[in-house]
Amino acid sequence: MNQECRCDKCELKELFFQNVSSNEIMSLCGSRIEKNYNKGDFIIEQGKQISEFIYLKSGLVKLFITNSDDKEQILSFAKPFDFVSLLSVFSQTNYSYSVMAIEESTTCNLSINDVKKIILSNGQFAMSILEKMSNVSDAVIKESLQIRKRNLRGRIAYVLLHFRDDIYDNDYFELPVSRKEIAEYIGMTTENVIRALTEFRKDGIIKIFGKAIEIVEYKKLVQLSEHG
Amino acid sequence: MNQECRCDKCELKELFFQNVSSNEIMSLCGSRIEKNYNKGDFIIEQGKQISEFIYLKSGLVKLFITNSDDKEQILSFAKPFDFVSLLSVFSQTNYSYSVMAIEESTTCNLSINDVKKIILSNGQFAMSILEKMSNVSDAVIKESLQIRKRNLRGRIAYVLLHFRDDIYDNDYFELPVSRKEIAEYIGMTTENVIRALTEFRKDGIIKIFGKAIEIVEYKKLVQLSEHG
DNA sequence: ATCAGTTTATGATATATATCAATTGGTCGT
DNA sequence: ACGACCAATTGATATATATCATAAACTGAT
Repeated sequence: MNQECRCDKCELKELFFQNVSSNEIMSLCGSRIEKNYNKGDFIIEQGKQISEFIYLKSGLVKLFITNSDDKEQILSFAKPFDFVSLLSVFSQTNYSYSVMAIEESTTCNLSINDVKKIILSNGQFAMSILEKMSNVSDAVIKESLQIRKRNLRGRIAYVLLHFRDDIYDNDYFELPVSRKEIAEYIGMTTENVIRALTEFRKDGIIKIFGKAIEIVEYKKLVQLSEHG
Repeated sequence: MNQECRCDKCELKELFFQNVSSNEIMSLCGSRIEKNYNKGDFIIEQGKQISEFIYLKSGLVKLFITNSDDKEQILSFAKPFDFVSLLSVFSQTNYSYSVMAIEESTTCNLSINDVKKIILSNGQFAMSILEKMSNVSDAVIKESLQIRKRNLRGRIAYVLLHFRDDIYDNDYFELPVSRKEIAEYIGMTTENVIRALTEFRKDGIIKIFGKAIEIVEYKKLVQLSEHG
């Protein structure tokens, strides 16, 4: 019926639109915009008005806030399935954080007002959004606590395992972020991130080829992540 | 009509039930249970099944998770108006954190299934819950970032200002938590929390009478909170 | 091809924080 | 009143992390 939502790989449709009537889908699909971003492009800029409901179709992004002194704190890395604009989209009028593509990314953007209309008229859809949002914020909060309880080496191990297990599912991967960004994520200095990586390399736990990482001793990394 | 929801001071009713029909209110009020807790009582225990939607009517609580090594990490202190069970209530079947009263507290507990039914049937109610939840998780996330970017003294200043501004609205107040709990909240050791407080006292910024704190130099505290 | 700027890297040192030890005072239960 | 346990405190010391300086490798723009 509606050409515009015939995206083969759109999990958004599969996940949430099961319970939305075709009328409602039609109205959403009419205003739907797909956008492509290159590495380094802003998807969301802190402070800007929230007018869209943004779903990450492909790629990888970082969520971060910029402090008064221009320093950045990275909250989380988000991959497809995640609603990158979900955190404050229903409570604020302006974004309190930025989202930037760290790999080539595609988003599907819906008008926030259209989404709100459907929430108001469709309880099942509202519940799905509520569950998804609850999941996303839960994950961000837990992530932050997990990082906080570790020391430098534990944090680095945790980050490497995060990329290994949750993002690339492979012992060999290209780090999509700089050492500086890892530092901004775990709340330590760039130098110490580098030192910890070097240490892991010297201990034979990982191999480093510039941005590429190979995890050699997975179990040791798990151990480091668990006990400093 | 329904005696049981005639709680004079129930902001829950005022805030959210404006848009709920009296039928729906009736059904909720029928199953509503009010509970009292003393300081130190568990309101929610990590790992237990989620069966209730819990609203804090009065008092003060702490949200925390207990790690495998029995150490606690405090996420946040919540005061009335906050939905203490809100964080994972719609995404998980079991609580991933605990909530404990740190002052005498009263909660109003509704069956989670009743609340879900209303969400399904009432879009405006769903939207209100969504907004509230978005606000709560936003606040917890921002709090965590705020703490993370400060050093010891900055964190202590931040905590004192939090109690001063957000909880007691008074330069003189009784700390509802131990030094150890402050440490668990800001992610530093108890000894260093004490040392920082002592330092502030020696510098004439605060006065300490056991658990009671008097803020003498508010501006210096703000300065410390902003620039280490 | 070159320059400027950034990223990665390493070392020396300063600083912040944790750990360990010891003391005091309070609280709880018996 | 007693002992057992915690909370708060302070000092000495160890450890972890940040800061500062330097340099090589890389990146992008002209």
